[in-house]
Order: sequence, then C-alpha cells, then structure tokens
Amino acid sequence: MQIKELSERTAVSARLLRYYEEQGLIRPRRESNGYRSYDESLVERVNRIRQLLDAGLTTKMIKDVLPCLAEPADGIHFENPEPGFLATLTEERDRMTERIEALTKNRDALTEYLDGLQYFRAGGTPAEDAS
DNA sequence: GTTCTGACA
DNA sequence: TGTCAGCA
Repeated sequence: MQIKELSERTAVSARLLRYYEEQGLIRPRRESNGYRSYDESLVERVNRIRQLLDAGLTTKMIKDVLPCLAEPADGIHFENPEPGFLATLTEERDRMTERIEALTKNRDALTEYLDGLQYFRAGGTPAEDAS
C-alpha cells in the first residue's frame, strides 16, 4: 500500500511515517517510481510504535527494543551486550510504572467524583448541598 | 493527482 | 510535526 493508505489506517500522518523511517523504525520497500510501498504487517508495527511513543520512549529506544519485543520469540537476543542499554530500559520501565500509578490515582478520583454525581442526581443528600 | 526530498518554524 | 517548494 502507498503511504496515504497506511497513514489513514494508522491515523499517523505521512510526514510522521517518513520520519519513523528516517529513525529506522520501519523500512518500506520502494516501487520503481520511487514511491514507498508498505506491507500489511506495518499497520500493526506502526500502532506498536505509537504506543511506545505515547508511553514516553524515544524513537531511539524504540528502535533498540522493537526487535526484542517482537511477537514471535524468534531468537530474542537476551544476551544484549550494550552496557547502558539495560540500565536505560530499567529506568524507562520504572518511569512507566510511575505514570501508571499516577493515571490509576486520577482515574479513581474521577470515578469517585462520577459516582458522587450520580448519587446527587438520584436525589441523595450530599454534604455540600447548600440550597 | 500523489509522492519525494529538503528546509523552516 | 505541519507546511511549503520544486520535481517526477
């Protein structure tokens, strides 16, 4: 498929898709006319990249871990040598945990508010009813 | 008409 | 990331 289709199917702009390629995250084929050609599997890959990006990882880190996170455990290289790599990933993992905790906290706060609102509408007697 | 690369904000 | 230019 051409860049436009992948863009529509992933909700990622063509500009970004070219950028991801530039960062080594995806490697589309080239047609004789020079146009990029993306195959079906890239739809999921791009979605995965988006998730990782949203999780706060940099494109560089994604490029490094993407192979390790590949679905089919096709020879996951656990024997990664890079010294700082493991430390960087651990650090990132911890940051994710913190964000998750913060999100959970806020979600629960909203749930509590929503529940209270529902009670109020049902004719309850909330403490702050000043009328 | 669609994509490409490069560049600027 | 968006957008614009100048090509193919």
